[in-house]
Amino acid sequence: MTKKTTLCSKLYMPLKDYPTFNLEKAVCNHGFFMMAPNVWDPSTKQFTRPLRLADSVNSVKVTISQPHDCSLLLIEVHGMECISDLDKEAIRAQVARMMRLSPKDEKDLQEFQNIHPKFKNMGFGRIFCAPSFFEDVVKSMLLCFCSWQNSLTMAKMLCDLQSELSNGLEDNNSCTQGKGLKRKRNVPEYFPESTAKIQSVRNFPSAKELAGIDVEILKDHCKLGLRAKHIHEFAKDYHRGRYRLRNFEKCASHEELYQKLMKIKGCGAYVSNNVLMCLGFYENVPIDTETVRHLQEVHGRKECTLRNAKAITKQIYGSFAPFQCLAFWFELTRFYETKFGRLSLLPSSRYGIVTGSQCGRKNSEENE
DNA sequence: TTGACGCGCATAGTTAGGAT
DNA sequence: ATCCTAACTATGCGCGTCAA
Repeated sequence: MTKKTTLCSKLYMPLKDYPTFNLEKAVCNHGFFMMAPNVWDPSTKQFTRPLRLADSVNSVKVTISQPHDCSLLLIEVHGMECISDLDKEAIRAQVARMMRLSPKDEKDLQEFQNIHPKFKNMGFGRIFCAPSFFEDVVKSMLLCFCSWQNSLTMAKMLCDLQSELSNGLEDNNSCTQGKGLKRKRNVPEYFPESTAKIQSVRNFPSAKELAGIDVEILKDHCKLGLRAKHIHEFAKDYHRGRYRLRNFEKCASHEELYQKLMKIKGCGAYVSNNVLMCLGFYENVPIDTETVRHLQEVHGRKECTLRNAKAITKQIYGSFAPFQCLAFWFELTRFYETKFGRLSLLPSSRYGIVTGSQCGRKNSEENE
């Protein structure tokens, strides 16, 4: 039994093509790293979360660390004694996506850091994102209509739901509450020898998993409110293959991509621009009340509102083109860190407080 | 005085439809 | 084609009421 819990395989990712890569900086620069199922350990500087295997059905928990010589990333895959080459490839691809380890990302990083020495000195330029396009879109949708704390809670509940789905909801009366959960348990069809030993882990749900359940369950179980309908529709379309990333990447420009994203229900300007940032297109700054607050507070643009924020961001960040978004995010991250300390050292219990609006509220109270 | 409760308002981003 | 605005809906907060 003890042998089962200590099962662990090790993978390595060479970093010779990414000489300035720093795991702590690559992860702790965007609120998404605080969202379940991501776990950052400030004491060990290790990042842990489940990733999908090549079958896209089963998940394994992995812990990523960067040994002191910095020349590679160590990926520890828990609960697996041996891993097929396809699974290794799938895991590495997801890690590369999250950490921005691609020739295109590296080229962007260097161009961005050449704009101003401060970006290079701070090691800033890689925006952490999800291991899949689907998770990026859904998490961006979770940012709407609610507080940051609520977004964190919804992500956590989606992961709880995924855990129950992977354990077979049809057997779980506590969560069905008579609502007729009909989802069939996924039966692994690939690599039976490698998946046989996989223990259930609590991952972010896949499009297939969300498409297979009733929207009301999604709404009630995860407290998604009106987002449930949009996320469910997106999951169904995604599962049908409507949003294959290859199709998106064929777009000639970020503007074309933006128009495609805007056609997704529940995906407005803010969500679309946030997703574009995750996809490595940095020209449009996502504008929400937090952006407005930042422009008012940090840039002294008191006249800034949601209506004129787009024009103001063009004035302020235009000179950073095509990396306006990175420049904005750099400022925002620094603002948070002056308020709350280094994000990479923040205990997870305090993640919910990381918003500028709460700073503003606190400051205004202090000023009164 | 305190706590529970309910109501109304403000807030948030997206959507849809009308105006320019 | 673009801009503007009301409606939508979940959530949080403030306030008033009532009972203990």
